[in-house]
Amino acid sequence: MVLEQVGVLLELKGANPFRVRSYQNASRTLGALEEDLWVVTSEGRLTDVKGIGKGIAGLIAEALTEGTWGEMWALYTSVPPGLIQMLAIPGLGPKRIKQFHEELGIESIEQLKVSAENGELRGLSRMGEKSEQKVLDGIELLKRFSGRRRLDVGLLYGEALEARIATMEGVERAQLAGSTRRRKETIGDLDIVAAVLPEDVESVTDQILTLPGVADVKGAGSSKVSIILGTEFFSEEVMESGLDGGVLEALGGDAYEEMAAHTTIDAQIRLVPPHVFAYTLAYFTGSKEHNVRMRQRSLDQGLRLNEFGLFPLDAVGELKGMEAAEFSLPAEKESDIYTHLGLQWVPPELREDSGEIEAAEIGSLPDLMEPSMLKGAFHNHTTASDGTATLGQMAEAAQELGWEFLGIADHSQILQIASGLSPDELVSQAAEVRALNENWADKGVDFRLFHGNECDILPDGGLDYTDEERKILDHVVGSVHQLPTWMKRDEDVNTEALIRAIENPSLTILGHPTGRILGGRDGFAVDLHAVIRRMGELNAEGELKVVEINASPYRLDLDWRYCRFAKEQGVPISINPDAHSRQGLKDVWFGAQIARKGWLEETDILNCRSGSDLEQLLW
DNA sequence: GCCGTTTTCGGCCCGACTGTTTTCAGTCG
Repeated sequence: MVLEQVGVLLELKGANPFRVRSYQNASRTLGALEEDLWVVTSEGRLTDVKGIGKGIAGLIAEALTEGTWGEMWALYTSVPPGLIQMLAIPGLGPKRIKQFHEELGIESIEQLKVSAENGELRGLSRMGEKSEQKVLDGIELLKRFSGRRRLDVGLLYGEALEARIATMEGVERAQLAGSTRRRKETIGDLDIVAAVLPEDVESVTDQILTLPGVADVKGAGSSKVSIILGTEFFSEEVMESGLDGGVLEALGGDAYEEMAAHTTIDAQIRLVPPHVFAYTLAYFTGSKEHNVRMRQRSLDQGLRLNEFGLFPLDAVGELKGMEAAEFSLPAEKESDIYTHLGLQWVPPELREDSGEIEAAEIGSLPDLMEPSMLKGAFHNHTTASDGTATLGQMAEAAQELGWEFLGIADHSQILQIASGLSPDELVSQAAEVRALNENWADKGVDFRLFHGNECDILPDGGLDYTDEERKILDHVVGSVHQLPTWMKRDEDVNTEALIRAIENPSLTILGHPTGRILGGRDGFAVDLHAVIRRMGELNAEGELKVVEINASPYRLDLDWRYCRFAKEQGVPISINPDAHSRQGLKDVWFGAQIARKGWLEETDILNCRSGSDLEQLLW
């Protein structure tokens, strides 16, 4: 979003921070806008959107109608792009970068590095040797891990660390907070909140700092410990004793091996007295935006909310922080806080200020689906294409999970690199499926295979195989694989092609809709709102068009931000592991987390339906 | 720049930590 960029540029210019935030808020709000921006603008309803006033509305209108950005263009050209890159350096913010630029003429990370190495930074006001070293460390850090880590990595480290700290001498309880608890698809660092009596803080801090695998200590105060965890954190012993079994299972061995090879992750542990634990947990679970709303709501009720409690303003007066804690309304658990504020408890996944507070106010939060409600999945591979397990082995693994069905979707013929099936192979696979199904039916086993295929969506929106060849299938998962072509093209062209694909009567499920790989590549440009809207229209006409949440932790595509829109448009979701092995089936757990984050309930998920229901639908 | 049922100005969430300072600025979450 361009407005986000404008906010960043203004920040570097040293603009009023509240003005900066206005642009960032506006960017976020419009990003979540489900209506067409052009329609809203042309009908003059832009200023009805909360957070959009005359200024920003005018800017957007100008951009859409005239194609110009007015004075903002000058802003773009006046800030060197290197300055924006410098913002990614941990520990460096807009003020420092502005200072370096104005006083030393530094315009890039490379120049900054040279200046720091030459000791030129320490001469600036409020800069010293340590700050200079911090800049160098920050640059090094940025190079080592560019950005965020996947949710599965965060959970692996986070739950293990949580378990280690929870069992320490002097710790009453400990819980993972932050974006990991909110199940964001990627996470920046780990936040753990621990309830510790004041007299035990020192010993607990020592225990944390001497944990195996603590690669570095970034800071240790009386209430907060910041560390960097290295891979040594996972000795065998820790793996066995520390990690929640469900997650370890869901993660599988491969993920662990990758992590063991090379990952570090920042972690912050907050140590607070037991009676404020719930407040601190809520606070550090975030999101920031959710917290801002919660604080605002508190103020409206004459209360002040922070990580230590919820205080009547007239009772605490000028008291700050822990000193005020004894005046706080009591909260044993998080739900008490929400109750104090007249709200339903909001599940952490929903705390993104995307309508959850309004819903909690009138008691209409969704009844979120659970991973255990899944009765199967539709997009899975076998040795017939690029999987590592046979049809029979995959079916067996699905039965072991307690599933009632398994959908097979090997690659289609055009994807030679993944051993896509020829039309003949498709026919023989169908026979194999039929034989297995008949066998289970004879034995009275409540399990069946659905014979599908992950059919390539060709660049023009056509599907692999002929219409006739596809008729043999129970379901077709349509997926884009020729990424280079789609990445190069305009959004309009891609959108048109995807719509053509979903209009094909044989397509049932749209697979990994954007092709993104988290931490790897962005997806191709596409107007998913338009695609999903069209799917909803087709469903209203009696067809079955379903969009996939690809549950591989490397993808998590459909993005959770589109889930509610799909639901509103009458488009069911299928949570698919895209499994290439028996173990891979368990990835559905991650897809379920994303579905929850997208406000989805049991009835919104196709693969929460029973095997016999789905027979009616697909056979 | 946005916002308003004590409204059109004066607020805008709030505290910890660090490193630089003799009281605070910058960054982070």
